[in-house]
Amino acid sequence: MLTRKQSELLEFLVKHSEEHDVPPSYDEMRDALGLASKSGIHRLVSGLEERGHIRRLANRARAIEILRPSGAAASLAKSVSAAVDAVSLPLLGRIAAGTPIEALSDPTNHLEVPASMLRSGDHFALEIVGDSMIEAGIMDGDTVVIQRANTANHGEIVVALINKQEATLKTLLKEPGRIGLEAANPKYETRYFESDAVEVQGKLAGLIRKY
Amino acid sequence: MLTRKQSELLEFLVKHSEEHDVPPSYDEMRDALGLASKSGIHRLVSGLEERGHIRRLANRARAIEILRPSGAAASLAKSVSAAVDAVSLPLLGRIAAGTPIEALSDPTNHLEVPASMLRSGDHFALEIVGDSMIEAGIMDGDTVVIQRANTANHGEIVVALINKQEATLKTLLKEPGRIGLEAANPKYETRYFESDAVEVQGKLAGLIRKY
DNA sequence: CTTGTTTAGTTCGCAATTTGTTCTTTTGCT
DNA sequence: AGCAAAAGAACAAATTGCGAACTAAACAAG
Repeated sequence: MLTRKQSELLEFLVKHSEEHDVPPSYDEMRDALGLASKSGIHRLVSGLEERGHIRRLANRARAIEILRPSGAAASLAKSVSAAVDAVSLPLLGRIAAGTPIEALSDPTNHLEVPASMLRSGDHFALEIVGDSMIEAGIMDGDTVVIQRANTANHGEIVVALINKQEATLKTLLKEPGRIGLEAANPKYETRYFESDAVEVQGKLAGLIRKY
Repeated sequence: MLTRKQSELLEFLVKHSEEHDVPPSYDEMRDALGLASKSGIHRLVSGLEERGHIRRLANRARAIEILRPSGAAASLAKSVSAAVDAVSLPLLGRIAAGTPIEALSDPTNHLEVPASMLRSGDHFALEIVGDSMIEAGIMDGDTVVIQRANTANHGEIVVALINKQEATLKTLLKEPGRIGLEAANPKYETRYFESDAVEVQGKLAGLIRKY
């Protein structure tokens, strides 16, 4: 799946991420692979990104995230983080219709969720307050697992931030020129906003309820 | 994924949140990083926010929440909460109103559930078919975690075996001389049986849904 | 309730440095 | 020669640092 050079670079990235806090710069990668120019690094990094092994923020310094180590590098990374099949997610707060996320008093609050519930990328958990999504089977007191995301498709249930202050869990309706947020409860009307006013913070990935 | 300075600041934020209750002010961050102006802090904080490591309320004092520690900070936080015990429960089959539990073809089917969802004793998991408990927020396709039990109290949601052949998930109604099984859906009527005819197999302990 | 003060966060301009990107040229190989 | 990989150079952009002025929120006093 990878060329020799790409594999070499990926291995270095994994090693580096274990030894240092920050990803290496192109120059450091160049030195590590014994090259004299970083233009080659640029192509290798692009290749790794294309093949889905890393994720990158364009035009940002040291903004490389390893998604999928492979080969020799994989066994190394596994031993660090894969012993368990459950992940501990931060429980960021409560979310309800009409109010911002209320931070929990205890910042160390965590929730264990089965790894199979997670998708790619970053996740967090929120506790549901209120009945605005009751017809979607999301009840007061439930805990939802959210995949952090900046965008979502029409019809997905998302955590949306309205006018940078009000956060709600709603079904996203993408319409020409505007965005709708639809509750799953006839008591609440669908609200529409200008596209700019609605920021997607994440998509609903799972739900956990304890009786 | 972070630059050196960003990583340095994040590490300080994590350390600070462990030692104090409140997040640091910009001036405290400035001192911690040995800077002379706090405008730099503002940019670093923005960077951390952009990269999804913290969440922030604009124009609020000390309103920084750590979402995702990383690097050295991460290993610190991980060690606190990573002895995550998840338990693998057997997924025995599907359960629906009106039909016996249908054994799944794959007997090795298992589901990872967070240990916090379990009570004492033996547990197993079932997949829900149908809409008979929809008003209790239990939807078609959900997976429920059942605590094995022979008895249950009035009002609890149980897996009940009727006349030794039909298994359903219903709310248990204990009445003098008879037992009622009530669905959470107006479409279905509550059914009553002689006490002997209903065997409790377990109580609802949790619910897991994947989107 | 309004006013003023304090505290904390935000924005702007400037400069030095680091880093990423793009392009052309060179090298090594068949 | 023809091709691919590497080197090199030039450029654009991000990062970092500093200081000053500004805005917003919290608080106390009148």
